[in-house]
Amino acid sequence: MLLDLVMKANNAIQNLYQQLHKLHGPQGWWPVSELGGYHPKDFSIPQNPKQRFEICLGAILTQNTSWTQVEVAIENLKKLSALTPSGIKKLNDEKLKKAIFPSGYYNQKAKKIRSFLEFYQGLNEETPKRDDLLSVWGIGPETADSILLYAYQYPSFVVDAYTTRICLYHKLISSKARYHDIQDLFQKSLKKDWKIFQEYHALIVAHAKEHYQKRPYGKHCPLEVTL
DNA sequence: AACCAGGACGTGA
DNA sequence: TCACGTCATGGT
Repeated sequence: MLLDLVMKANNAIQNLYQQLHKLHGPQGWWPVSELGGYHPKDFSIPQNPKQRFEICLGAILTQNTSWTQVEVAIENLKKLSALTPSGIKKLNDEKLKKAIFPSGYYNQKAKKIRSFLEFYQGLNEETPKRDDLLSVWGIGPETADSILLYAYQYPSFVVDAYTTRICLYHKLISSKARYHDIQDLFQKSLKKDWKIFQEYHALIVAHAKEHYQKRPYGKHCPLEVTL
């Protein structure tokens, strides 16, 4: 029966979380510079508006880019006192692009940061609506969900390329599953708990870095997934 | 020397 | 809606 298969998929998603946590331990996303990066078992982040804004910036800067390069870009911005909305606004395009240069796509990302800035300054610290985030130029579904989940502790599950890759390998989704389909699978399988959503996505990334980066994807993957 | 990285947008079917 | 091409530096 179809309902039976759905239930098994939900169980598989829950079971997968337990396996990942046992394999990799607590992750402590999103890394924040003030805390020296990751902060396992500390769910008090962001602790202030400055950290919240840094997470938003990082979410944009890490688009299709490894985090180590984003760290350099963020450090550059920090040296320019540009980890705040007003700080960035004072930078001209040349300085902004030079600062974020190491994270790649610096022309596009400078534009994305500026467009997000306009949106962010109109917020007044309240949690933005997902659709409003998506209407900002440069903010797609993954970036919107990363901002909601990690900057605002709002339970919106983040689906990235790794998530899709792992789910495909273990046949939890079809090859034509879209962002919303995959997000739905996780959100319907789990308690609507932002802490679990945060850890789960971080665990997926940690695991994927070991077994789902180079082809063939899933080689030596120790996960046991049964439908 | 390809391929990938914690994607998103623009364009023409 | 879908399939591509483009954006870009840096590590493996």
